[in-house]
Amino acid sequence: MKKELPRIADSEWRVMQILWEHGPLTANDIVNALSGEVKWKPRTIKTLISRLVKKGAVKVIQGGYRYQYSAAVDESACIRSETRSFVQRVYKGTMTPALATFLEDADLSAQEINDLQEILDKKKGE
Amino acid sequence: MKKELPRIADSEWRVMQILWEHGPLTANDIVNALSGEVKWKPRTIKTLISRLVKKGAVKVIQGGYRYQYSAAVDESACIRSETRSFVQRVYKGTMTPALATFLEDADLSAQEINDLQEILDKKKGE
DNA sequence: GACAAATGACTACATCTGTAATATTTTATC
DNA sequence: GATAAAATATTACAGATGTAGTCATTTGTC
Repeated sequence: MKKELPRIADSEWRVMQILWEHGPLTANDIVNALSGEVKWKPRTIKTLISRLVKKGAVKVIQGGYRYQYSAAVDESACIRSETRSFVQRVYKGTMTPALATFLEDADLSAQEINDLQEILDKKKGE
Repeated sequence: MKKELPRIADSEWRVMQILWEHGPLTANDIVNALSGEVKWKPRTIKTLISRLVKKGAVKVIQGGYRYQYSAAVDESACIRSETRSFVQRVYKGTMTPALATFLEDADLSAQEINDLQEILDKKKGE
């Protein structure tokens, strides 16, 4: 029973990432976590949270004191879905040229290159 | 003198891709090229073209007969820019996890895997 | 308990997008 | 040249997004 992933807008990603990384948080925690990273007014962040709640991407926990918010959708699932639609749009769905471009552009350490090669080796085995 | 790239919306990408692939085209050529791929009414496609012209992503060529349209921005530049902002947003700017996800998700032929490995090998040499 | 401060709810508003319809201007045809 | 057909331009309109402000309510403080 996979649930439909709500569409997460660009700015909203910042909020989701905070929530995915640090469990449930109050609105203020989120504002604090984001301050320094972004230039939004606290109000703006509150609005983003509300919209995410309305979309079902974030759920509200009625803790005694103040609301706590936590992600209601799975991070990996969102990342994969977003990645798929990105590749679809920009690379017409053909992964390989996309990957080639990425790989060529990326500034990778030897270690990272090895990790990636390992992934490829594993795929070859399949 | 690198020009600012206009933001190209999702639907607009389809039009740009047609123009990048097949040189200058009339509005009708674009509509024909897209029919089958998308379900948009010709009007809709015309609108997308107009918006792209207004944004400066497409330029109009006054050929004697009818307008011809051609891309006014560089394809690779757009792809790179879009990729950068995507990786920034979804992967917080860190390429390697992005690549790992791509590689794991991608359905690659043995040949493609080899090609990618070659790219990695070459990078390792740098 | 009264009042200020913090929190959350509701409202705002311009721009962008998706998705076209209608109106006007060219061009082709008779 | 009048008219139809085709192309282009103008207008529409709802929902999403970026970016908040204001109003109402809850809570902490004295």
